[in-house]
Amino acid sequence: MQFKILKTNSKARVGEIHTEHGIIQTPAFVPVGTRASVRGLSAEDLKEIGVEILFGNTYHLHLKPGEDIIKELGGLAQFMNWNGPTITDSGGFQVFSLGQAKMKGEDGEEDTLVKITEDSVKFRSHIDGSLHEFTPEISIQIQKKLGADLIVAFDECAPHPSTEEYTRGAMVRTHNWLLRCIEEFKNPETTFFKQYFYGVIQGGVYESLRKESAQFIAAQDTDGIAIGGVSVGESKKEMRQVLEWVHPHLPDDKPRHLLGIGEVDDIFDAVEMGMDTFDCVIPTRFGRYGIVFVSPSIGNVKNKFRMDLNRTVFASDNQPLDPNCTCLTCKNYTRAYIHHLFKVEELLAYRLASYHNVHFLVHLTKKIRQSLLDGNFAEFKKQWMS
RNA sequence: GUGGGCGUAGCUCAACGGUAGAGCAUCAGUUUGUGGUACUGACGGUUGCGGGUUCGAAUCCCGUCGCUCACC
Repeated sequence: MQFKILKTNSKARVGEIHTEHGIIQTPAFVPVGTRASVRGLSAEDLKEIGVEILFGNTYHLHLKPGEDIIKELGGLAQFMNWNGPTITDSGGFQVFSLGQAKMKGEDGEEDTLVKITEDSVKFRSHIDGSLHEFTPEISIQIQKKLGADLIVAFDECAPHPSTEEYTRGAMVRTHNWLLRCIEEFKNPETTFFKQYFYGVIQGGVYESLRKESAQFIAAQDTDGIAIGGVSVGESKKEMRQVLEWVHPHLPDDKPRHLLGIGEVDDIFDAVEMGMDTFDCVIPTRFGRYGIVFVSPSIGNVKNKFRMDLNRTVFASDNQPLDPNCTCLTCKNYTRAYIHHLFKVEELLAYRLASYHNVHFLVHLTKKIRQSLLDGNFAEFKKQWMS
């Protein structure tokens, strides 16, 4: 893989990831489009915003529309008229996510949707309850057909909290599965697109496990490295701790993806701790809930840079969502109008708020990147985080 | 005009003799590799008004005001 580091600042890096569909300037925020759609936004919107890479999900796309259709139609990027770089998750997180969910089985007893063994994961579709099985090989085969530029190893994300014993088991499975993923990734018979492969570090909140996992993953022949098992309910302090434990073992020349992050403070810290890309559902999920991100001086650490548009105080507020923002929503619409749209549950509410939120995090990350290039990251961070 | 029904939290209603509850709304939180949200708190009523019966009335009785329906 072509990964170029243009500049470093302590642990932080500015770089470029070159893919078949284009170049990603890192650090980069990766909006999540689980089902080949960043909810509420079109590919044209995303281009206009300045998004450089999208995140899709193997589990969801496998269920609908199915990887064969997407392969026939030219792969994920072409299918959704995005035509830019994409990354797919392995389905590993859904194993975690569905593992928390309950469904009534044939015997009427409540059961989890997931059964994990050393060889595979069996699970029921959340859509129709049908049985499915993922092995590391199947996950990679599906991802090869989906055709994202970057694909991710099938891992097990242990819930939080989990005992050290269980977390170790999940980590060992993740390691064993990685070797199988690599074999399948290299299999020319199942290769259709030019892709790059990321291994996933697990180990929960345990220092020795994180170290062991980081060393194991770093030693394998992968193009990039992802850090998983974060943003699953652990504290922010623990999440940062994990990055510190893992960092010394990461090879400098591979891009690093932090899975499931983040919020504003998380993005600053993730970049500072040497992460290159990070995906998160927050801008679109919050966009649907009526929570929009705001920059200083309205936004601050205390309010988490969030503004809840559902509040009545905005009913006649004639200002844009964020006075400092240059996005389409902020240039054209008022808080009062979007507040109203949320109150009457108009679809446009979700769209306008999601547009702003994606723009906000993408451009925050771009500004962080520029501050690293300009050598004033510390001052920029202080402007936001003080 | 005659007869009936109804007036309980901002709204829609519950409790029908033992000193009032819910949903929605409001306010404050939560949501990090997406099951189009949900969840957790808080605030909020001298039960239209006046009188009576009763140990005790939102509840029964009388009057009054307001709304509503039917009939003439």
